[in-house]
Amino acid sequence: MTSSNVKIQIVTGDTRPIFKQIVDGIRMEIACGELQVGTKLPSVRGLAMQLMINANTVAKAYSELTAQGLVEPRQGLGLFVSEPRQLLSEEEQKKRLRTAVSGFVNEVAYLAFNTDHIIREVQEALIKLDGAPDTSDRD
Amino acid sequence: MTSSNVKIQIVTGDTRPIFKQIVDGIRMEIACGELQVGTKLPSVRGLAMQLMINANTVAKAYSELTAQGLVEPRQGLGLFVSEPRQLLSEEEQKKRLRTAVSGFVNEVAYLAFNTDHIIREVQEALIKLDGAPDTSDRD
Amino acid sequence: MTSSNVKIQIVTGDTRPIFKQIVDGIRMEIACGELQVGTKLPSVRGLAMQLMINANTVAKAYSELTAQGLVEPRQGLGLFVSEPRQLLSEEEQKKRLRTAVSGFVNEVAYLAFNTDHIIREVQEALIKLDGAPDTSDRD
Amino acid sequence: MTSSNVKIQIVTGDTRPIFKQIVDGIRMEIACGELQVGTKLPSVRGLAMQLMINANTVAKAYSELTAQGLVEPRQGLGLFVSEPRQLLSEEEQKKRLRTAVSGFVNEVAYLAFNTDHIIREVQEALIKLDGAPDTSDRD
DNA sequence: GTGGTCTAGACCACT
DNA sequence: GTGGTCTAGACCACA
Repeated sequence: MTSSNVKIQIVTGDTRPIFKQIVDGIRMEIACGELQVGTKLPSVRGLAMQLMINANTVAKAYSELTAQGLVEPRQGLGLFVSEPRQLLSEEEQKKRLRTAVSGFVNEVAYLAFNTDHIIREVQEALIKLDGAPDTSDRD
Repeated sequence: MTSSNVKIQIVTGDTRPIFKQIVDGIRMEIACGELQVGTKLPSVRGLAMQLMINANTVAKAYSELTAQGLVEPRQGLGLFVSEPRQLLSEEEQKKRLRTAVSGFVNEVAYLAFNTDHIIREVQEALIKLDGAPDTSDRD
Repeated sequence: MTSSNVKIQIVTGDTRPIFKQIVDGIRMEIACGELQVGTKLPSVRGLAMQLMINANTVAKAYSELTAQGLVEPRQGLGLFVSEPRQLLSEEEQKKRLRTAVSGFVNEVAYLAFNTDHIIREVQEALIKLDGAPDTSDRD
Repeated sequence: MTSSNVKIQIVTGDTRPIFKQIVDGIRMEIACGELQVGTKLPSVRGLAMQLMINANTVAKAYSELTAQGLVEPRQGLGLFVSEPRQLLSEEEQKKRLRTAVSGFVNEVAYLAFNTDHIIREVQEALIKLDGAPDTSDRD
C-alpha cells in the first residue's frame, strides 16, 4: 500500500463540521508523528468512501491542510505530508493564541473547577502532544 | 434604577457568536456576584440598544439563560437572576472540561509556542477572572 | 445601498479559475483603495447573481479572502474589508516571492524582450498599485 | 553520444506542472545555445528515467515542443532541434508579456515587499538567465 | 437576510 | 489514477 492509512472517526454529534474534524484529525496525526514527512495521504475519493461522506467534503479538508502548509500536492500523484514550516507571522500567532485562550477560558470559567485543576488538564493534554516527537521539553 | 446594568462588551473578532458572548458575559457577572440573586436584567430592547445589536440576538441570549436556569421570568416584569443551583452533574462538567481542553489544544498545537508559554497565558487569563470574586469552588 | 459594488468581470478565456478571478479582483480593489476598510462586500448570492455564476463559487472565493485575512465575517451580517495585517511570516513571504519571480521569469524569458523592457513593464505595473494609497515611494 | 544531454531539474514545489517545466527548460537551453540546431533530444523513455518521472509526461512535453515548432520529428530517429523561427507575432508577444506581468504583480502585491525589492529580485533572476548566452535580442 | 456546510454529480488537467 | 473546479440544490446557525 502506497498511501498511509489514517485513523479518523467522524462523530456526527461533534460541534465541529466534518471537514474540520478531518483537518484536526490529520493535523494531530502529523503532530504525533504517526504521519511522517513525505507520506502520502489517502486519496480524496478513497477517504470519502472510507468515512462514508461526500468526496467534496474531503477535498475541502485537504485544501485547508494545503493552505496551512501541512501537506503539499504533487500533481496527478496526490497529497504528501510536507516539511514542517511556520507559515504565520509572529504577530498573527500571538493574536491566535490570545483568541484561543480567551475562548477557552470563557468556556470553562463557569464550571466548578479551580484554576489549578484546569491548568493541570491543559498541561497534560499539551505534553501528550509534545511527548511523541523528540522535543525534550519537560516541566 | 429598577434593572441593574450589565458590563458586557461585544467583540466582533471573537469566534463566539454575539448571543453566546452575552450569555457568557451575564453568566460571568452572576458568578462573580456582580449580579445578585433577584436582580432584574435589562430589557431586551434596552440591552440591544446599549450594545448596538439586533434585539432578536438579545432575546436569543435571554432565552438561553432562562433554559439554563440562571434567570427566571416573572410575568410582565422581566427576567430576574434566580437562586443558584448546580444544573450540571459532576460527570457532565468533567466531560465539558475535557472537550474544551482538547479543542483548545487542537487550536494552539500548530502554533510555534512551547507548553510553558501557553500554560502561562491560560493561567493569567484564569486568574484575571478569579481575582474579583470570593472563589469558594473546590474540585 | 449598504454594500459596496464590486467591478469584477469574469473572463471565460482566462486561465485562472473563476473563484481565483474573484479573489484577485477584490484583492486588487482593496489594494487600490476602491474598497475601504470596513466596507461590506456584496452578498454571496448577490454577487453570484450579478456574475451569473454559482453561489458556491463566490463562497469559495470569499472563504479564500477570509483565510488571507483581507476580509472578516460578521455573523449574519456579511463580510467586511478588514484592517490590513501581515498574516505570513517573513520566511514564508520570501519563499512566495522567490516562487513568483521564478515562475514569471520562466514565462517571459523566451519572449524577444530584453531585460530592461521587462523590468520597465513590471515597474509600471507595481507603481500603478502603490500609487493609489499614500505611499510616497517614487523612483 | 548520439543525443545531447539536457540539464533540467524538476521542482515539485513549482506551481508549473512537470510537463511545463520540461518544455520551459528545453526551450531555455535552445535559447541559450546549449542545444544547437540539429541536435537530437534524449528519448522519451531516457529522459523519463533520468528525471524519474512518468514517460507519458515527457511525451506530452515533447508533443508540446513539436507543436510550437521548436523541435522536429524525423521518422524513426527521434526529435531534433529545428531551425529557429519566430512563431509569435509581435502583438502576441506583447500580449503575453502583459499577461505575465499582471499575473506576477497580482501574486506579489499582497506581500510586504516594496517595489524596489521586487524589481531587484526580478532583475537578478533575468540576468542570471541572460548571462550565459549571446543576447542578441532587442526590442 | 447573512455566510457556512454538505451532498450529488459532472468535467478538467496532470501523471 | 490523482486533485481541482464548477454547478445545483438543500439545510443550518446567526442577526
